[in-house]
Amino acid sequence: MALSHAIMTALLEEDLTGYDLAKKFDTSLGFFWQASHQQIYQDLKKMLEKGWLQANTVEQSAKPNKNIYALTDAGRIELDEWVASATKPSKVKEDLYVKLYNVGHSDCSPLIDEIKQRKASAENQLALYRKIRHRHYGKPSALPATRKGIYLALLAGIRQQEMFLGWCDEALALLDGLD
Amino acid sequence: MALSHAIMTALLEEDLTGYDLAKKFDTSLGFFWQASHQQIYQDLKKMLEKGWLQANTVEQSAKPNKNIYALTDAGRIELDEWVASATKPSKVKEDLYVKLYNVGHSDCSPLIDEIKQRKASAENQLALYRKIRHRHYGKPSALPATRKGIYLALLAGIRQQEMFLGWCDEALALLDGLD
DNA sequence: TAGCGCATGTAACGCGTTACATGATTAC
DNA sequence: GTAATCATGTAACGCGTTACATGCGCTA
Repeated sequence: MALSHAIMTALLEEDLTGYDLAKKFDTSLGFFWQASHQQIYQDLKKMLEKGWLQANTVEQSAKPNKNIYALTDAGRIELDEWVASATKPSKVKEDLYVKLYNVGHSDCSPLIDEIKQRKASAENQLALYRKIRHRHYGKPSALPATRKGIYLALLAGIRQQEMFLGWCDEALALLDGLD
Repeated sequence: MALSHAIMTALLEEDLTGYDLAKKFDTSLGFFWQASHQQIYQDLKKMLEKGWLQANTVEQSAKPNKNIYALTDAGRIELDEWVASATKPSKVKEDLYVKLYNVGHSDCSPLIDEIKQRKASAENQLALYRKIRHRHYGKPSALPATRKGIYLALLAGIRQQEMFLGWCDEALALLDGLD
């Protein structure tokens, strides 16, 4: 299960609650691995049982108590082993490309609209990534080791979006006036 | 469930058995949507119940009987509706980028090796895509409508691999001598 | 004679999504 | 007064993976 490892990765820098983790999976780390809070809470439970994490409970009045999770030594070892092990590239599941196989059999104007929509959201995502790069990752070669990896993940996100935008334009040009 | 729709897409051009479908999901359509034979047989059963497909049984001696599946009118309608409906981009789940967040906390030489491996398989995949383009999709604008969509899917695959190869080189350059 | 291709399936399990549930505080 | 934020969970269901199972014909 790789979600566990993504959670442990998030706990490398700081201890967090389930709630904080869910937020983190909505932003930074979440650009590359998505998870809902329901999934996270379930997984945290399992990881406690396995001894990969420990929980410190903070009593709060007027709010549910917080459980702040931290990596244990066993968790660190498990995480290191995962990083060192080769994992398979994830399976591709992209509806949009499957839909393209229907061009010529179905009306394709809704498909053109969908490409336009995806293009617009790719533009937003790209703008966000570029902003982050600009703010935090000015000179890549001068970054400390702990930031270089994160920079490279960000760069992959940027390139991905740029590539997709280029493809969208080409697709729209070829499909234009086809329906 | 989008697997059903991917299967119906595969049946647009020709009627196929479960076995044939499984093979198709290992190649062409399978570049963009992967599925195992177990999944496919389960799904075919459900689709029959829904009336999206019909099965013609071909008796064979010395081999199990074949069930050849064909789209019904109800299936065509369902497929068209799916193509016309906007679906969410699929969730990103990419271990490699999560692992990058561990650079500086873990030994990163296995990670460098993994990037090299992925680079090699991206090169193979790219070579395959280019071969297909060269053989079957010479002049995109001259293609019949039914081939244009498939060409665009192929093009997305090509760009994806090219982009990834560029990223690998940049990543390897930045990580070189870091461990 | 061992392994691959053809052709079909079942069963168990784990991962992921959706819906449901609580309840106080703060900001508009 | 309405919605968002904080903070935690349960339950049902569906999708996906892995392992297991059968059995003939062909080729190396």
